[in-house]
Amino acid sequence: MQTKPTSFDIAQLAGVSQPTVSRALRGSTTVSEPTRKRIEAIARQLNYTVDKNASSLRRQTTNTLALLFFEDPTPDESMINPFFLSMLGSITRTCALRGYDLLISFQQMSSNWHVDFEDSRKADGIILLGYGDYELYRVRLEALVEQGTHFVRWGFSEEGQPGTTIGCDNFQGGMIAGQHLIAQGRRNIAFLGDATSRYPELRTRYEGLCAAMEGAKITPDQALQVDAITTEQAGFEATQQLIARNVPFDAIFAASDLIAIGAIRALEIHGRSVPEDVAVIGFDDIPAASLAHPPLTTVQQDYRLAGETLVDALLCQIRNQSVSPAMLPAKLIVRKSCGAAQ
Amino acid sequence: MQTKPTSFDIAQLAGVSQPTVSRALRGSTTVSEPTRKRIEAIARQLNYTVDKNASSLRRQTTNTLALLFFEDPTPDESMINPFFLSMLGSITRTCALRGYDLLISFQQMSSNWHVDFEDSRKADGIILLGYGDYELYRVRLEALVEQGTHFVRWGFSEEGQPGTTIGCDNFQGGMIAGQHLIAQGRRNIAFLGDATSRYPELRTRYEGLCAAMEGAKITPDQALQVDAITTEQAGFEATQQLIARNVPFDAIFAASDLIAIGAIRALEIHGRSVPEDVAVIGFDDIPAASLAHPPLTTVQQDYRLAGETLVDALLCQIRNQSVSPAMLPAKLIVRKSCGAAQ
DNA sequence: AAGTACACGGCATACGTATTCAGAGAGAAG
DNA sequence: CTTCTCTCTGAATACGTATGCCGTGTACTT
Repeated sequence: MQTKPTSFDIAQLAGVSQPTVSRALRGSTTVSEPTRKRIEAIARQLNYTVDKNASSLRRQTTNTLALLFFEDPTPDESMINPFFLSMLGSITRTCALRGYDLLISFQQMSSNWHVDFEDSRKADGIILLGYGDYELYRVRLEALVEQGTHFVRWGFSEEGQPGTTIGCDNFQGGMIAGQHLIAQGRRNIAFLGDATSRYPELRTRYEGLCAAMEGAKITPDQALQVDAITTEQAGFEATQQLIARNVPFDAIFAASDLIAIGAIRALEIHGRSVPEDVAVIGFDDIPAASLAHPPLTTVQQDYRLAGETLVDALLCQIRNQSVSPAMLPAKLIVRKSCGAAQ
Repeated sequence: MQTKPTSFDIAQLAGVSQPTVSRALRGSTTVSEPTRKRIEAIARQLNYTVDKNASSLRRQTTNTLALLFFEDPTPDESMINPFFLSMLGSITRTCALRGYDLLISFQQMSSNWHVDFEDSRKADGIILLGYGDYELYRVRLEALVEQGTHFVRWGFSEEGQPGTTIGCDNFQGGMIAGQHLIAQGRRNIAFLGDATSRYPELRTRYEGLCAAMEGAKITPDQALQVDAITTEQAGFEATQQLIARNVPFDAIFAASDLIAIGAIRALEIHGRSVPEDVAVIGFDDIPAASLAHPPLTTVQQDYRLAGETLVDALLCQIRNQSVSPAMLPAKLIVRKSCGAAQ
């Protein structure tokens, strides 16, 4: 195992100087064609690769993006939202296509990972991914902006928000879910999901549902909304709470698939059949949705497009191009749990 | 937004030289206590962080590990095996605890990503994660070894294999699954999963099952084994094939949870109830297993321990300590699909 | 024939840190 | 007072690449 070849080695073999090697391999036009060919041949032969640290140090840019997952603190950090995991695939793929490496971390937002990361020149920019208490990390976003860090975030976007946010059109998603349930003849539609401003994504889905109901001259009933964070357990408990309220309902719109799956489990225990007694629609279209029993009708977020959009938006920002927040469309995926003929 | 502070800036403010700053912050004992305190205070005040590229360049080590997912080429690269995704959480967490960053890629094994990565000094070592055609990448592993690259692999391990492999005790896992089914009074146990040498993990699970059967004086029947790769669709098709063979069976041991879930779907369509007519056991314990209908009994691989073991083994290797391959225990998780009283 | 333009490639240097070597100063030992 | 030891710190330098600046030689113009 000999030592790693450097651009000087190549230079010597090619009979040129080191800078010429650098220029040739980086595609500068000021190197003649034959010289370039020769250098490239030798480089290939020696299995030469550019030293990333030296290159980054010299150019003050890393060709690397960082991905930060964060969620509300959970005892078991392995329970990552499946939707984000799906997105991860799309993000890594897009990064690879764009020639960027991807650093990843699952830190809590409470650490100062996000601050350190661009500071220490590990990455040129950061992608933030996660649900969670919005107010809790708003201040951190502001810190990032002030610091001049490049970052994009997935989630709820609103006017005057720090940084660039890409998100799904939660309002539209909630609306099409509501409209679909109403079209099935359901009138008493419950909503499971936090409707406070701490989880703006979820609240916006609720608002979409309400808009659909009002469009059908149905008045949303406060008694049919139960707070829940986006886990299966929360969905289970919220449903029990809902049943205990003794207000009749014939449909549930869950703010996430995990909540929906928990809800179905609770309904089953209480002897209510899905979709006959209660139609259920979820949100996200996680892999488990199609495996649920019955298969879950849900509002799909296009994680593939989402990942691509996030990466490209971040790259734009890094190049100091202007980026506008984007809102991705949501799409209804009809399966069995809503009772519709497919 | 001023320019990023360097160790020279700290030095000047502290009235010392740059090397002293470096020594103080890296914890060298040759810096007096008051000087160190002073330097640390100033560094904190300026939000100084060590430039990773400069540091890596100088030290010829990156403090970064790379994680490479690979699988048989699938049209949709988003369908990552859920088990590996679970492990990802554990790996990132362990890396963080050990003070390492994690680079990630989902490349096909056919690219030369694995070769480039340590060459270009992006990472000190590589973790390889994935099922797939074993022979296909065996040559690549050998290339890595020859190159002197540090890497560990998750999967099947055998004598004389290139590199260090950490894996689950697939034989034992298959055996406890078989023993459990036999204890439920099942005699005609089918196996869904590739039993060829292309997928040694799966084959070993089959061998464990056979051992359990033979221990109970049952002769494994070739007609009850159907090849399947580890996807839901493959499980579905394999089950249809199995049924078409018209050989009676009262249990299925699926080589993975995804296969098992596909199998249950097929059984349902053919009017066979689970677990009454057919008991089903999977392997992995992916998150969807407990959400399946009925909840899936499965052989759990401890992804948490697995991630930790992988990272630590790799770090040992990087420090030129000897590493021995490890075999992690498998554990039966009893749910409803096997028909056992819980 | 002299002058201009341009293509090519070398020299020097900077990026920020870590380490080797040597030196300064203080105290101890003789 | 000299010599030695020990502790702490500074000067110099290397890590490998990329780039500004400039020199050389050729082609082309007039």
